[in-house]
Amino acid sequence: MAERAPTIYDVARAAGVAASTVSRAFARPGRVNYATAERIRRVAAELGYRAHPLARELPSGRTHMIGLGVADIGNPFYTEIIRGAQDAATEAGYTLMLTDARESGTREQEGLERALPAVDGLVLATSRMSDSAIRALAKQRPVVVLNRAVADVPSVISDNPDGVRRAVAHLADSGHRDITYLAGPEASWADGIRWRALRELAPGSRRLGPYAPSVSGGAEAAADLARQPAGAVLAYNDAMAIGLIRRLTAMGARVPRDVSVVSFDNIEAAELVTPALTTVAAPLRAMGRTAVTTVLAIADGAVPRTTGPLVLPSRLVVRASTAQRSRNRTSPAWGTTNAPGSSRRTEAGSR
Amino acid sequence: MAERAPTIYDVARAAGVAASTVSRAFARPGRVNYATAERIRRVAAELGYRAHPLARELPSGRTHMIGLGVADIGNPFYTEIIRGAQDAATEAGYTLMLTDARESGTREQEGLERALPAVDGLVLATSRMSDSAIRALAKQRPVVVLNRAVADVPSVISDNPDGVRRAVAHLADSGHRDITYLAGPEASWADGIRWRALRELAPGSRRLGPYAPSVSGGAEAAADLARQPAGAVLAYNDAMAIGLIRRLTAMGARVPRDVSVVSFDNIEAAELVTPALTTVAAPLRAMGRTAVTTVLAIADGAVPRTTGPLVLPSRLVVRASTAQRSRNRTSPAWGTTNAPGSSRRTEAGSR
DNA sequence: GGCGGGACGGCAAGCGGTTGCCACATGTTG
DNA sequence: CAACATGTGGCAACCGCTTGCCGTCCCGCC
Repeated sequence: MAERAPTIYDVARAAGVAASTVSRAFARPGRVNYATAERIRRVAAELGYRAHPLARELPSGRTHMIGLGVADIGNPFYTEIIRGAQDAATEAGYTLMLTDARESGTREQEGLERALPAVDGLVLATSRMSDSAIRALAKQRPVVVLNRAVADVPSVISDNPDGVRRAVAHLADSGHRDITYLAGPEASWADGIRWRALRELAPGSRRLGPYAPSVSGGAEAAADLARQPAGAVLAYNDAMAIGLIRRLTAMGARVPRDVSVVSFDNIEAAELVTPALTTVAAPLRAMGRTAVTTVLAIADGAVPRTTGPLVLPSRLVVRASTAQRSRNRTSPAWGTTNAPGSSRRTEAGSR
Repeated sequence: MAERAPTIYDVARAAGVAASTVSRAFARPGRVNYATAERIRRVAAELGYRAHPLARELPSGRTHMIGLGVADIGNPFYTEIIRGAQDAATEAGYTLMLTDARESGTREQEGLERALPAVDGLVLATSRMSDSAIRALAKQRPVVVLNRAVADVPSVISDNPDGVRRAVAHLADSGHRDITYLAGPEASWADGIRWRALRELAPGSRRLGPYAPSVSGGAEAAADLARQPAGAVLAYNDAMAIGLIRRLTAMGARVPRDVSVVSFDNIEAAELVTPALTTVAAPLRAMGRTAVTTVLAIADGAVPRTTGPLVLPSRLVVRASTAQRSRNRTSPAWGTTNAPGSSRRTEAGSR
């Protein structure tokens, strides 16, 4: 294994030039006579020379890596963000370094601090860390937060209030006025924003939770919902909506006939479950990409915009989990009985 | 930003010792007088000193990073592998560097070659690269392949033949003898193994495909299947099974009453769709973990076992996509009509 | 009292690149 | 023909940390 890779010195000796010339032949085209450079390149190729990235980066201090912290790799919400971020990083000649927090604030902080000195910048996607902890990181390296606004730290978010507005409008079209919000993690910035927007747009709304932002969290919510039935639910994310609907269905409620459900994120499974979810889709890919380009720009000396977060538009994907409000909502059949409900065929979602 | 981080020299000056002493105070406890070390640690903490990882690694030649190449981060199949790998890496004090190939062999090779000089070892999960290309990589760095056997390269795989055996046995229990295999990517090693195992265990089996290992690939397969109906299907992976079932249902077939479907991987969505999938589950987490520990062992000088791949057991998770063979299979109602079929309630899966 | 040896700290040589500065050769200009 | 600009290559000093080797000091023992 690893015969010790050839270095510029090996190449230099073989080509009969100085090491610095070899270095320049690669790093500074034009600085070196074309014929010489060509010869060096040939010799280097023969020797199978590749610049040692660590060594290259030591003098410049730049590692050409940017860190991306996510709360949970398994959460499909992040996959598009990761893709977008990776695209942008690759295009800029950077490598992405993923840090998985596994939904734990301390693990997140630990992992990030470990990665910090090795990266030129950091993108924090849905961080569970405190604002001040994030600011502390931002003092050491360029940081961009995603899906969250932190004072004095540049951030990229989707238009949550607008998403809520679309959801509310869609539900209102179907006759739903009072909406029950199923809250996600308290540490989630998006959670707060969404609830605030909802309360403003639909003052009759109420809030349940918080629940874990997962299928089981949604199932838990179903139990609470049974005690205080509702015709329309806005769930913190798709996973919760899925859990909610499953449990509700098991309890005998029919979705969407008895309860309309709208959630957030538009993960892949949203289209696969029955009924397919009506959900607010954030421009995940674009957000990941934007976050990385922003971090890179700051690392290159750009002055971060201080005029608040960069807001990208979201859209509502209407599928089968929402429907016209049923007439007789006075005494819901579910929550008391246990009869199996019917389910509804999946319909194709938008794009 | 980044006031230039303090170095050992800064710490050394502040503590009134030589830089080498600072270095040893951290790296070689005991080598330095306890009181001195304590003082150095205190001063370092005050200054906010953190060892620059690049600089630390240059002399030793070890980067303390290990690369993990996956075909597609978005594929839920990899998330458990990633978790297992990350666990093992973190425990050993290593950082994981993910490389996403996006299902493209050339992109994979490119990304891997870029990462290669920066890592101490490489884990290739379901690589689409050729055996010889992998062997070439393995000559430069410790490499372990996952879900695939490559001669002369250590590998970790799940027991595919045993998985197929369990699937076949389960289907046989329900009266299914002839099984249609829905093939995945031709470059997939697992695909070949599975088909071979199936043909051996159930000689009456037939093979359709190859299809893309995705929901849409499964939908495509449904069209072919309609032309040559079958009572039992073994699909290359869960995503294909989901696509297959959706399209089949849309065409009027009832799953599992008309067609039983078994697939591979047991991704999260397998439990969420309707009907929930009966699927062969590989010990993904353990595989990721094992692959990393193996790579690390080799990097530490262990001699890789040459007696073939490390095989981890798989198991069958029985859910709702399989059922007793229906009696009158002579003229299937589906494939010709277009009537909507009924769907079936989801049932809890085993774990 | 002399001496061997262990504990501890410092010196300096790398690790593999990058880069400022200089030297030299050649070409250009007045 | 001198003065000077330009092109091209080499020298050597880093970047921040590790580590082999050496010197000093102190202790214990004969």
